[in-house]
Amino acid sequence: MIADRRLEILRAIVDDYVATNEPVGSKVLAARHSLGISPATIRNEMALLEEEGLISQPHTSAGRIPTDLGYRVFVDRISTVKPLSAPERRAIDHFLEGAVDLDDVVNRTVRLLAQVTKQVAIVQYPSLSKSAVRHIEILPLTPMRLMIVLITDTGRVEQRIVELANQMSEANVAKLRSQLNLLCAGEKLNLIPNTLKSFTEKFEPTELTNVTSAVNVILEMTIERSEEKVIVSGTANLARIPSDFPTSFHPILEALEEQVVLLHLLGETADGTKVKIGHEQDNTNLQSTSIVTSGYGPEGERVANLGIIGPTRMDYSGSMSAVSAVARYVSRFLEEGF
Amino acid sequence: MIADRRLEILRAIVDDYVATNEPVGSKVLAARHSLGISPATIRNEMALLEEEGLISQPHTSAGRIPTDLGYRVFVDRISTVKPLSAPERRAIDHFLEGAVDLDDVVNRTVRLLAQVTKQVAIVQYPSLSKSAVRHIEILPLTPMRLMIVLITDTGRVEQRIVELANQMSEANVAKLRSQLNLLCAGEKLNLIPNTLKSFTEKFEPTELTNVTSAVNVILEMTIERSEEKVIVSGTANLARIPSDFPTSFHPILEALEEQVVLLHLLGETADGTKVKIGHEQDNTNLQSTSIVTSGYGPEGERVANLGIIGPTRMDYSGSMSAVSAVARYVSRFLEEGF
DNA sequence: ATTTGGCACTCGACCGAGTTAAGTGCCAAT
DNA sequence: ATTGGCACTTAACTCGGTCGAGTGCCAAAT
Repeated sequence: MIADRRLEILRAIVDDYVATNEPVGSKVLAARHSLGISPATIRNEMALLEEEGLISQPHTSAGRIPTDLGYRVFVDRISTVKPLSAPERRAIDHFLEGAVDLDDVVNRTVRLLAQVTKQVAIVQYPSLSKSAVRHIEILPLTPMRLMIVLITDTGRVEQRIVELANQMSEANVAKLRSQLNLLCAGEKLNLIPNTLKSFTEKFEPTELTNVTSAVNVILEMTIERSEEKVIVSGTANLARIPSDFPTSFHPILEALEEQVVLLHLLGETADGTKVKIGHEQDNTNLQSTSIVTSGYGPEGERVANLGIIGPTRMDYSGSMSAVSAVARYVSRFLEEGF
Repeated sequence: MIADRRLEILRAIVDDYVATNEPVGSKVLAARHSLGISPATIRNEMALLEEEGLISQPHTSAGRIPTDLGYRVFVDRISTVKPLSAPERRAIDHFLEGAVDLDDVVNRTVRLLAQVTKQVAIVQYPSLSKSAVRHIEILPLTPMRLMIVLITDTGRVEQRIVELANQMSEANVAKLRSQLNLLCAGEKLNLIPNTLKSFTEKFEPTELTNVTSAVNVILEMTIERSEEKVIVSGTANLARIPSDFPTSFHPILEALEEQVVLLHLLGETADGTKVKIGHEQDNTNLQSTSIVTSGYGPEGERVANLGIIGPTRMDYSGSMSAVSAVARYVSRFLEEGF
């Protein structure tokens, strides 16, 4: 508001600190950024910024560094969209060419994201509950053993083996398959339990135990099983600049190995690019990091999230551009089908 | 040979150094391990051990630490099989209970291994070329698009989508499916290209383009595609003891993200437990680490490797016991089928 | 002939004092 | 309101000295 110039100074501090990783003082600030202003004036403004809690000094005789709140103000009010470099653009525009299945897409995406942002990248598989059944296949492996394959419209393929109590004839398998597909095809996965509630009624008592075990497995697949799946790449980037995480990053690596933590980190799937900074995170192991996420999938009904995680001292503009560009590209690719 | 007592001293040095992570001197050695021998004598022996290249001192006024060669002698000639602790045994005996498919097995295994050894664990999926076809399934997703699912006897399931040039009738799909299975079932995957060489001859010209694309995809699946797949867990353990890797472990993390490197690390699939120590490794980024690996799969025809990687200063006995116990257990589990 | 105690020597780790340089806050002048 | 000047603070660095762990070697002991 009143603080137009003050914000300009905050921007300068953030820019400089991100670039150099050293607390920035009034003198260098005046020198590097040509604000038509003397170091003394800057000092006054910095005192105010500090009062507002946007910057702080590690110790009396050092320069200032942005606080989490400072970064927050930076991303919300100051940062501009940084256009991606030509090579980055080019990489993003082609990285999925020739991708062969969903695994391939997700793997390539997470690698690309890590490479472009030089941070740790996280990509969530399209959430099962938000996908719909494209096909359910039943394969008799032996007379007493079926493989059930569930294919979703987002390209996920889950398979599972069922042991049967009794033999099951080819004909009955075929019947089971067609009935299942009739009922389930096109249905969202989270509705399947409902859809199948009275399914077994259509079968003769002799078949009942077998059909029930098969159906139970399908229900497990749609609910219990690894409902959400996440993969990570580029953890090496954490160690790139050791000073980024002064107190060993063991806890950070540990956190990144927990699916639960990652899912929580990505948060609710939604439109747009979101940023969580330092202590806004509630996982105490990750309060020295920031997370940039974005939903992806068809417009209006995002099916999953992807993002990056890095030190709070991070190039927010660049990361946000990269994350949202990648999300856009993946969405487009998925919509076209493979 | 002559060196019976000398080896005993080497063992003591290794044990102590592994336990304390500090160069060990003659005095503490005499104190902690009750060898009936004075520090002075130990010093003499140590001088010899150093001449043989088995130990070295970081600087003149420090104790000795084992060299890579020292560790090598230790594992080859001195180390005894360390029985696993009761809780470890228990963990290993149950960790696969209720595993639901191959992904599940591999994931649980890699986690367990990382947890038990407190090192980075690596598990390779059963190698495709060493597996045999159990079943090939063909699903018409749309009239112009097929999904091909390949199921191996090791439990791997690979799927892929083919775009067709022309429509393909249900009947033709069924024919293709049954012909394929007739030919391929039970066949080792690396023989499939051979098996399918003259496959297309059996089809009418009108079907030819479609059948050819389908067959090509199958060939891709058996050869090109991610022939070997590896997963890693417990990277956080690298950072547990920072002093283990004095010069940042960025390069190590980086190496561990490369599938190629991991595969090379695991080496040829073979029986028995193998150890590679420090510079025996040819990847320069990993010369401060040691690797313990073991093949797993049916007796005599191991289908893949698993293992752990950690600092050269590592509990070799314990790691070897754990790796081989886990390998044994997984082998047994896979043989029983799910 | 091997083992051992003694001893002089080396060298990193640690400590404290002094110096340096970066940065601040405040005040008086513009 | 802005600025130059100045006194003040404090981490980082340097230097000399001490300490202690550990060694190698030698002469004595077994």
